[in-house]
Amino acid sequence: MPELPEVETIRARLGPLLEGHWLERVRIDDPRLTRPHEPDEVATRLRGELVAAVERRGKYLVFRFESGRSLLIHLRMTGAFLHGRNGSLPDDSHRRAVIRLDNGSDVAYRDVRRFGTWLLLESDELGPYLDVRLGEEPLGHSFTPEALARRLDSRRAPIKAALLDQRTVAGMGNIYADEALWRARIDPHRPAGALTTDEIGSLYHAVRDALAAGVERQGATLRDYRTPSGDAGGMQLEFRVYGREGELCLRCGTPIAKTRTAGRGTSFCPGCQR
DNA sequence: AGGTGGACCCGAACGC
DNA sequence: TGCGTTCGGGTCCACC
Repeated sequence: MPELPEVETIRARLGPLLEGHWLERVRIDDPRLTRPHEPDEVATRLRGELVAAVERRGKYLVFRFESGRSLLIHLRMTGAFLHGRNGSLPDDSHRRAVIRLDNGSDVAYRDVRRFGTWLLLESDELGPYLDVRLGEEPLGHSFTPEALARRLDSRRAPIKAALLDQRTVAGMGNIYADEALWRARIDPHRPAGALTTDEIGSLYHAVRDALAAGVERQGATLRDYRTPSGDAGGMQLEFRVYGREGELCLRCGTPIAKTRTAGRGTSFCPGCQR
């Protein structure tokens, strides 16, 4: 699933392909993608926009245009971009949209489960939209142990649930949350507000380390995730707990357990995560 | 107020 | 072999 490292990898790859280019033609085939707006209307408004920058905030991709408008993209579970030169893209029954650039190349969007969203925003709408939904960028300067402590203070939800809340740490998802909690040796079921200052310090580093490792490995490919050139990521080979239930903990040898926490599958080590 | 769980999707994995 | 059922995961939203 695209979480921060996967979205960041896609952003880094799309940037050089899109920046400085005009959107010559845009086709959107799935009304779910732009709901409640008409796909054709959105496609028409996108045509002729000049891409100034491709950015990321949490799990959102942001295509910033010279006009000041932005296309805010969320890939949800299975959204992906694929780049092809001059009509070279093979048929794909899951393709939902295609952007033709001024150099003739295509940037296609595919989404098997159709959860992804494209939202075209005016220049003054983007900041407020993101600010109410997202907390600090975990790999940025504003994310500190103190900032994390503030986000967790007096919360009764399990720390796993709190981490999945995008206002706690922007871009965390189920996989990296489990990985970070394992690295910090914290039981995912602990009430978030009950963590000590030391534990929050450990968690702060664990969150950054887990996400940075994911970015370093170009994301994790479990099934659908691919970079715009079609490559798989490598982070799935580095997971310490996610998907390892029944296997032995790399740190203490206890079999990894799996529970349901906050409605999500949660892998953890009952031996050394306290 | 804050937390929890269902809905939205659909392919894969599983069970009979 | 073939069918039906279950699962999963990000976000929103209704409900407690």
